[in-house]
Amino acid sequence: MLEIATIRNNAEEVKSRLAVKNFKDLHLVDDAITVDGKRRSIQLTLDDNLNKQNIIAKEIGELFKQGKKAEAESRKNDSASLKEKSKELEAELAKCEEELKDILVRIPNTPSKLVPAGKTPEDNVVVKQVGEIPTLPETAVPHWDLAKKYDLFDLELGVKITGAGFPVYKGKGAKLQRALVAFFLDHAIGAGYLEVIPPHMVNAESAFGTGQLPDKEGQMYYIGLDQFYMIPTAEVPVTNIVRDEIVDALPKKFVAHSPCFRREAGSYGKDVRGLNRVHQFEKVEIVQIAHPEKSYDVLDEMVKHVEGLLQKLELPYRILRLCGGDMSFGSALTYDFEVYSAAQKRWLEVSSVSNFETFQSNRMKVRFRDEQKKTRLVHTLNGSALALPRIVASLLENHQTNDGINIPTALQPYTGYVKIV
RNA sequence: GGUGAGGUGGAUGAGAGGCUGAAAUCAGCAGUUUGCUAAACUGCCGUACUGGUUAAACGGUACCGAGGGUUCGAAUCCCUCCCUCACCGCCA
Repeated sequence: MLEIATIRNNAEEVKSRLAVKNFKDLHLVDDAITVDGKRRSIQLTLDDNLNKQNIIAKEIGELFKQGKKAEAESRKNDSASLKEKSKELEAELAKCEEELKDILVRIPNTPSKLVPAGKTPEDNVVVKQVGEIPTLPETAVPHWDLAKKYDLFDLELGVKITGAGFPVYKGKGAKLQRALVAFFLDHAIGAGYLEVIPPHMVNAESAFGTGQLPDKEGQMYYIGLDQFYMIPTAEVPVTNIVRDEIVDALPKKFVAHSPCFRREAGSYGKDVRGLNRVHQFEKVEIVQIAHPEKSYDVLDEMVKHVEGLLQKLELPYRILRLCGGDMSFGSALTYDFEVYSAAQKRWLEVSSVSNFETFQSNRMKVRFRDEQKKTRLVHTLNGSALALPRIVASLLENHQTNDGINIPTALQPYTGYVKIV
């Protein structure tokens, strides 16, 4: 949610930036300013009214103390009409505030100046590409076939237990999950992140705070009986750690491993084969709460962190700077990481690292005190480091040989085996 | 699930219709003193909206878990809800 002051002071700038995101309802910017103006004028009269009431109340108190009962009684009448008016104004004000919030909530975050214009994933900019695209043996197969051959995970079994998109990992496949999680966590902890294990369900306030609500409820599983949402990413509970706080030391760095639950309504075809897109998966997420002037350095640091992981896993990867049209609603700048899946011969997204600037902190009221002791909104950032399924897919595919699948050296201490045979 | 107690500023904790945006203490910040550290002393020290100003100063309003109500006036009285704690029951 953009700050109303920002909109008020830089309306044209905001609009031209939103255009980069291909945002069509630019009139919402003007609407916000109009409603905000109305809101302020109502508040002004209301405050003035209440002030008069307060003065009268004090006077009556004085009169009673002096024993001037009759005078006090007559003074009471003066308050009645003011009080009625205040009630009306309060109702109007509440309506205005609600209206304003409804508008603000529909305006996406303004993209940073680095964001390229564009509409589709084709318009994303490849910032860099690292690693050799492997040439696989003739007999090479996609990961879902490898899973069958080596009994690593079972999608049909998941269908029986739950439904499509809920894999059951087995044996070395299960151990591989655990190994990757531990590997990712250890690296993040080594980089100064505080490990947390958050709840895997959140309430509506938390889902609103990071921007999942009000618009994206269709993407989350919902527990109606208790009004909880299954987390689509640890970003949601972890970022909400600081909700409604004035934080002292910046940056704050959190890392969390969690399962992620996504309904993925509308997905189909080759995109959902094997582990390419599933409803439940494991992910390690890094989150930083940063000083506004340092958040882009923090973003770079997080990008470097993710790169380091991919290099250690010996996977060819590329980094994309997302264009305006492909970015999420709340992000100001996003880098996507893709690894090459050699048997499928395609790039798979394994991480998305974003700076939300004040978009989330404004919703969550996360502030810090600046040098002048003024409270200011922090910047929030998060990124996957990393999401498991597609890492597993490319790991299996890229490192397959005729007599098994090799495990990267860095991962071997965690898997306890060097090869899947 | 049942019963009881309670939710006040960063923390502890007072207040029980007007003198309370809120005592006191601790923590924090600034300064004075002091061989160093420590201690002592002085001052400051909630948030949001808003008026005002180049910026401040200064001013208004709201907020004592949330939402309603009573009253000229509510942290304080009444109602509803939420949450926390304790004990019992159930249970990993």
